[in-house]
Amino acid sequence: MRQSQLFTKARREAPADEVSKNAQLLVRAGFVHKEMAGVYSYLPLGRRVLEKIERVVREEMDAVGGQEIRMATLHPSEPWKQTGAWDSVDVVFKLMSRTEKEYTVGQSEEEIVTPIAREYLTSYKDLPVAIYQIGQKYRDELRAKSGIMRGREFTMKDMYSFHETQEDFDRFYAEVKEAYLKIYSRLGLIAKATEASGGAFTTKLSYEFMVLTDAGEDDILYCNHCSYCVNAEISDQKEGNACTRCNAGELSRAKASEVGNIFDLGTKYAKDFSFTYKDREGKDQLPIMGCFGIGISRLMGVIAETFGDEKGLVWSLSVAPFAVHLVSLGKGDDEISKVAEALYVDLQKAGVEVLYDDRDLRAGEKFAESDLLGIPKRVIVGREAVASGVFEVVDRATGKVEKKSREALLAPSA
RNA sequence: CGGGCUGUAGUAUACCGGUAGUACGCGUGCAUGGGGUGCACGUAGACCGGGUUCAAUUCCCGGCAGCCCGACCA
Repeated sequence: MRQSQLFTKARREAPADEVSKNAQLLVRAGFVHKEMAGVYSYLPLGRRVLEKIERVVREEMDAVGGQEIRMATLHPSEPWKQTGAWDSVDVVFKLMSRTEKEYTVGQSEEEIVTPIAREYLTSYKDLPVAIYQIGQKYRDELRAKSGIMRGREFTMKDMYSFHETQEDFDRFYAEVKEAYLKIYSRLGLIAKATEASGGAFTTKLSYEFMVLTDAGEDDILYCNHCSYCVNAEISDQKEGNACTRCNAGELSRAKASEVGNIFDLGTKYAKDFSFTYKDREGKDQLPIMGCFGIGISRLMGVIAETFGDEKGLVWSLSVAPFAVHLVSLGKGDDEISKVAEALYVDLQKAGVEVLYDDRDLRAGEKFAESDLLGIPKRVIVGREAVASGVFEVVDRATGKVEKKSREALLAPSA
């Protein structure tokens, strides 16, 4: 992508109506556009980041056998009334049509997925099954805050699984828990599987996946020795207490952001929708259902919060909108632009995702903006490079400078 | 939802009861060319409704919007 053609451009100043680091940086850098409180549009660069995160999530969900679908986001009110959520869940948006028919927009999809599953899962032979989607969710939050981390519209991956037995559910639950931890680690984040309350729909314990960040809304207690971690709101323990699991560590308290959760829904929704399948004896049975969520757009916010520095955003390769920022310097210098253009073409041929700053701007401005965008590697084409054939490569995260030949840059591993 | 604060060019802001100034951006030109360069010219603005007043962007009321604290948080 040529930066001269890029739809957005960075701004010098942070928006006055954003306080959170993620929103300030993302808006300044032109990754997102604020539509209203808690609702953002994702511009080319931001959309690319979202897609990178989705890709990682998709791969890991496919790896545990999940099948991707796409459910409706405009929902009839009936199933929501059937489960009671229409009245009991206060973040449900309620819409009315011209003919006074009531609708909602999805804030979770049990009400939609369960009737679909009922249609196809009629025998024990059909189980277990896990289906998921990545899509928009809508919640009528009283107060949106923290930029893209807590919005009224956001992108979420939600997977639903159906099982014959509790044992089978537990097996799958454990697999997904591992898949989740793998996802966060691939995104460069350290997440803790945290014991939490099951929320509105189950009395069982659930797991929340928490990333430590000051921008988070949750307080957690975690052991400095083992992996024990618990949401402070359900714990009667305190900071400084000895860890009751490993008896070796001590509990610390920290702010964290919930970037995923998994719930054992039991048979609640199967009952609500009279969803049964035939077991081996031909008897009707209620399947056990699980729900597994990951906040895709929130993850993007958490990543921006966690890695962004005073100069701007910092993306790791797995989520960066582009792998390389190719920056040419020197206006009207035919030699430089010839070399830069050729390198741009070759990098693309080599399969490298490259943003090429071909604009006629001064070096300082280009560098400042490059820092703001946070693309992992910056390759500079200036007089030196043209003369020596060696390119300066700057690592955005560390600031380290390497010198690389054209061949090294085009090598698959680079 | 309770409490507080704020609405001025595209962005960030200043001043003011007599309809607005700066910086950035954007456009044109000249100079410049490895960390947001310099100069000149140009472009562009008071959230909406009502009230007070000779006169309101300014004061008052209401609405709407945004932000913060709390509450809430599938």
